[in-house]
Amino acid sequence: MLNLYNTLTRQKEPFRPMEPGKVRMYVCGMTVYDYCHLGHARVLVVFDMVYRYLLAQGYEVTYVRNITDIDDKIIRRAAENGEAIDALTGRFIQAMHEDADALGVLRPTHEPRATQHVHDILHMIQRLMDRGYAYVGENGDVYYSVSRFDGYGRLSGRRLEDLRAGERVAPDESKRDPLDFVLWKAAKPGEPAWDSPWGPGRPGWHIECSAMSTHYLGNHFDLHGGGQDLQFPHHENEIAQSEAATCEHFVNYWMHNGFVRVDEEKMSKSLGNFFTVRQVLEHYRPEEIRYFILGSHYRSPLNYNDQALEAARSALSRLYTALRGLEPAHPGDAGAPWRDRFNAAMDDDFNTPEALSVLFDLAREVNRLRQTDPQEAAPLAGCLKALGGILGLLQADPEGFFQQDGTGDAVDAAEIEALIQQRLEARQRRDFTEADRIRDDLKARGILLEDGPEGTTWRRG
RNA sequence: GGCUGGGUGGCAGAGUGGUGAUGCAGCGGCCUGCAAAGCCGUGUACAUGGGUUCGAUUCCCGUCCCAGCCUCCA
Repeated sequence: MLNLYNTLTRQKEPFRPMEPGKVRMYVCGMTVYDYCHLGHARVLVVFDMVYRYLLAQGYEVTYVRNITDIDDKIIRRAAENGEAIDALTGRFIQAMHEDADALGVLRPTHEPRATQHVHDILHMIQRLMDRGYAYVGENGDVYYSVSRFDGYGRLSGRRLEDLRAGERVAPDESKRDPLDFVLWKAAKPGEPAWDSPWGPGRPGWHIECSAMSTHYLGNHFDLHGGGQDLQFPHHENEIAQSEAATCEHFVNYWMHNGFVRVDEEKMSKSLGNFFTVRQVLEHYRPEEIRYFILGSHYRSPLNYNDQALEAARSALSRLYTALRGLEPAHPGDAGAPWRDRFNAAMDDDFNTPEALSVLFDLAREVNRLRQTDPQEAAPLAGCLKALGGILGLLQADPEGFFQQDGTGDAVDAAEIEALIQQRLEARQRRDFTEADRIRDDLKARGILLEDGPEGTTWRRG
């Protein structure tokens, strides 16, 4: 049985979906005005892992991950670029899809965009107005009145008075309470706008997630995820909006993934210490990034540096090495002990590091058996590949993985094969000086030769 | 200032009230023409001071240190 840490209760709880066999989950996606950085990659990969595991457990999952395609930063960036807003967002949505695809992230069931749901947003704001939770400020913006909502602060463990005492709450004349947040932003001249009962404007950020999650998943659903920094205020505000508008409990389980760090510091745009996915992909294979992300527990901080990515590369190489030269067979019962351990680890709040350690134990067993009994090794290799697949790993052809050009500096495969042949001939006439020269030359070019029982194989190292 | 998390062996990173993580690196051995890969073996690790306990890295309290949220942020 799956247990997961629920931010709402600050403890691990057994996961019981509202409808047996079906899970409805919503994850806050990105605001598309720039390329994905590793922080975004972590959200994508972590919740993809959750999605895959739920699917593997036999659940029918409706997975919604939104795209914020209208907000201040987008408007500003478009203006800076002299680019139309939809051109800008279209460009970065495509880039995000490319990055997500590269990282092996499955497409969610629905990927709604805020601009396509303005109708739902207006409808929800109207309900909040009707129920007295919203008001129009002096500047024409529509605000949510935080003090009207009893449970405000529950998710993030704060009390209103503590928040008001915080030194960083900026007073705003048009708000009744500095903690109130905007539902509808009145348009300034030249800004994109939609008509509304409160004048032309655009949605505030928080309301879109309430409106879209409700639209696709109903008023009350199972699982809501996102980065830790969304816990407050974004998710707190979502709860306030949705529960005030629908009079129903909003979400049963809240999950938040930890940050990616650089030099023990949060990776963020404002600090300028971020690495985009495509920057990292210039030096590392996508699967190495995915392994790097899953090598830490999703709630822990994840420190980014080259050594960490190198370590991911080594670890992944070991797993693929175990798969090498074997035709993965249907595991049957042979893999049961490892499958059980794997599932136990995943059931414990998605403990991917522990689950990976099971994969290494399994890889050792495969390596041990392949020498003595390849018949038995094949089903275990099948198990290894299948369990890896639940994490979105190990699905490539092993030789392809070792030989693919992950790090630039292409050496022609045909040339390598020719040199291997030359070396083989040298070895046959016991000219080891020549044989070693060929091997050393290739090594200098990043190609490692390995003599096995079935001949010489090569890989990029 | 308020509120959250966390400090594990050379590094990364799980976990546990009393033998095992796992990966990388190291050391010894097997295999190999030599390597590589693989296999076998190999580590007085749990910030610090108290307390609870037959026994604590694991529970409780204090201290120090780190990160995060309280403003846009994944």
